[in-house]
Amino acid sequence: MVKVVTWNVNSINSRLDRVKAFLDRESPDFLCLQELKCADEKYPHEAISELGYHSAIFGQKAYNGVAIISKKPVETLFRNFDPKDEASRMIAVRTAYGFDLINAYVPNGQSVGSEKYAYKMAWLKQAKQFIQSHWKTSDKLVFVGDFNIAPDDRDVYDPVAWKEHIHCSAGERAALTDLLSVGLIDTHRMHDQSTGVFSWWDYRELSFARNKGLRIDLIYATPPAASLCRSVKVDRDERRGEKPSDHAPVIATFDF
DNA sequence: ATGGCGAGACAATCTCGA
Repeated sequence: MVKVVTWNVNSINSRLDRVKAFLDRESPDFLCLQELKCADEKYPHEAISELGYHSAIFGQKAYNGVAIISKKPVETLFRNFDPKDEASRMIAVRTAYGFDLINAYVPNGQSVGSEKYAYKMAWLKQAKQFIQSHWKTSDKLVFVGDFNIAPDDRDVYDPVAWKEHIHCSAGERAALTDLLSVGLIDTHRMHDQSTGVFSWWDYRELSFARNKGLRIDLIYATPPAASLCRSVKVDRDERRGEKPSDHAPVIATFDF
């Protein structure tokens, strides 16, 4: 059983105690982090390696930054879909289990029609083209991350209020659908068709207590990998207590 | 409609996130 986790930690150094406790508790084979919010030299390599984990990182001062923490060493394949992208948003590795793993922090987009929205849309198009040129649908590929898009209205606590808002707009959903047409399956929806399963809740307005959230942290897989996916769950407990991230980890298991 | 909370940069308030 191989356990793959995606978690937007909202600063690795601010969340280090929680990350260490999570590694101890869940013992994941792969912990994919987004929003490290630190340059490579500020990444807490020692604290992670003391727990027996390797880190493949792509940091950036203050913003963005992604890492893949793993029990077994990985071979880093790529950093970013677009080499001209100044933001550190993607790292891809070859695992020791015969599958490749992409970890991405998709741009937020700010608001529909903004410059950042155009960047988000272009980024998603670039992601599709890059994946298409480097993998086949018949390859074992797992693509996780903070997608900053709620795939459909079941993934939104109030779809009417969020209609055509950022993360839920038809344009973003179409761009996501186009990206997934390379042959990627939402592993959560293989196991659960319900509404009200979320992975992010705003820090404000007691959103978590009221379950006012979005499901934007997603685990996709190509058919040969998806067919080996046995479970997907949100670790809601990680959103509780002192100094949580505003995202909870999403944990998938595979029979690789 | 607005702002609310949290983090980083930097040194009192900014920007940014979702």
